[in-house]
Amino acid sequence: MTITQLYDELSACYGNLDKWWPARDPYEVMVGAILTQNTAWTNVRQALENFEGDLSPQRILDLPLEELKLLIKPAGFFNQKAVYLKELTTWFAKYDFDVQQVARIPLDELRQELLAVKGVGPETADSILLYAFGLPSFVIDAYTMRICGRIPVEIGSNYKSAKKAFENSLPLDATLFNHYHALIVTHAKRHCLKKPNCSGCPVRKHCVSASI
DNA sequence: CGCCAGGGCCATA
DNA sequence: TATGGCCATGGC
Repeated sequence: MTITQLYDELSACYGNLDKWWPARDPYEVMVGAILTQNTAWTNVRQALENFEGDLSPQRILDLPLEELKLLIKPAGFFNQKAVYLKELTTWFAKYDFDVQQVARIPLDELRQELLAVKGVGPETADSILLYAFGLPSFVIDAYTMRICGRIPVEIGSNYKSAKKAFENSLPLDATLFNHYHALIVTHAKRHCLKKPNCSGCPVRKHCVSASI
């Protein structure tokens, strides 16, 4: 199955999932992208709620490290994530916490800058580029690899090859990338992970194996 | 009770 | 460059 065909199947099943990343503003997306690393979103939500609506970049910079750890504790890995949030926010400060300034940087260059921040790996970088800054950088995650392995859709076995496969198969459109990744995660949670043997799965007929 | 979630860092070979 | 150990909480 091709990447385009998979999109059509999932899109037909789940419709439009726009505004799927829950956040009040771009900075909250950035924070959420760090907090959700290998962590369930229910935990992330509890951590975000601890800020009680006051989640400004300046506050994260001003907050003593130990207090920040306490606030994000429900999200797990709080010792490292507190440092990561400081690092990412310090990077953001170079652009006056201004998304418009950031979005003017060439995409490849911007991605390299993000990857240079401690705590920001490929998926986190792409999530920030796409969901915080609205730039067309396709997000690969564990769900993407597993679903494509099952059907199969040929995307290679690592992050770089998978990202390239998606971006070369689709128009370079942030709205499309946003929607596609949302579809993959939604589908994974609703079927590929939850239902044994893919029972009731809309694309079940395409899957070669349910044990991936 | 054990498993694992929308990863990434670091040490090792 | 490619693995493997480690990080930590809450839901189930």
